[in-house]
Amino acid sequence: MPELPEVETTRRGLTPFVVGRAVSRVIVRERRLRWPVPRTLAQSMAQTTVKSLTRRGKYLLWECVGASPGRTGFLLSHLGMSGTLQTVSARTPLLKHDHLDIVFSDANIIRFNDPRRFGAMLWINGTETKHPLLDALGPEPLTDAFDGKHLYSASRGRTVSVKEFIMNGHIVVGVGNIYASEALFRAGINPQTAAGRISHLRYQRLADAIKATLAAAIDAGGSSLKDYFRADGTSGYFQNETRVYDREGQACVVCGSSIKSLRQGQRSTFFCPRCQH
DNA sequence: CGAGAGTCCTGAAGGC
DNA sequence: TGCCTTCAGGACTCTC
Repeated sequence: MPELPEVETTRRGLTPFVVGRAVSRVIVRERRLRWPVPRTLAQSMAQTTVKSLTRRGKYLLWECVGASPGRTGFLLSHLGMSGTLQTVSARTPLLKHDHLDIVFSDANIIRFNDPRRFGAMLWINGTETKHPLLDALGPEPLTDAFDGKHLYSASRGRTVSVKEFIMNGHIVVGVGNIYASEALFRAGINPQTAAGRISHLRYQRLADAIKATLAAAIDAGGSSLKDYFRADGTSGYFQNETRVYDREGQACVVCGSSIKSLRQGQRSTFFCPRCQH
């Protein structure tokens, strides 16, 4: 489920239940995630108050402040491929793959479920969000730091395909498999083109397309926010939004040509061979 | 350094 | 019905 829009939707949905609230305890049922959940995490986060919930790429940063300075730190969470964070109550039955609960003093519980266990729950001690996983990340796509000039200068000499290039979190964060295909369609760029052979002008179009695609998806996620905390949670709003993703053989919405698919870096790509060069 | 493949894991879907 | 293979919205890590 999670690409950047879904992570941002999760952040917005969780914020009223989390920010300014006191954590009474953390229950870890399964440590074997993408990396082992630190044994100290539960103790570090318990008896703190969440001061802010921010996003960096697809990571969520939970700023936790304790009564004494030594207890300050950040929960660093990632949803991986199949993770969800939802509010539940103490009466909510445990489901398979419910790996971790954050129990608040107001009795709300944030529950992490992740069948594939590619997600992460880590802890950063101290008052700064310094972590190896965050160090080399590229700019946020929805900020002014990300533009066509950035893509152009970062891509010179690179032979990797432009689709794999924009999915590289060291180039720009948060562009996942669905929105990579969607943004390239919007920009009219063939996903197989070598990153280093694309002009500055076309990268300006691509940067704009990435921003527009992600912003539209966040808006759509926002509109489904009211559904977010339902028990079944995951209704995919983006199926209605995609123009090429998972539409192999269907007619292109612009020119009517048949949408094609191919494999790039063991991931599926979808594109219109007539609109994208 | 970059490119490409391998890796973690469960579950759903499709072929036979 | 069951068994097998393939694929899934991520991204780090290793090898060359």
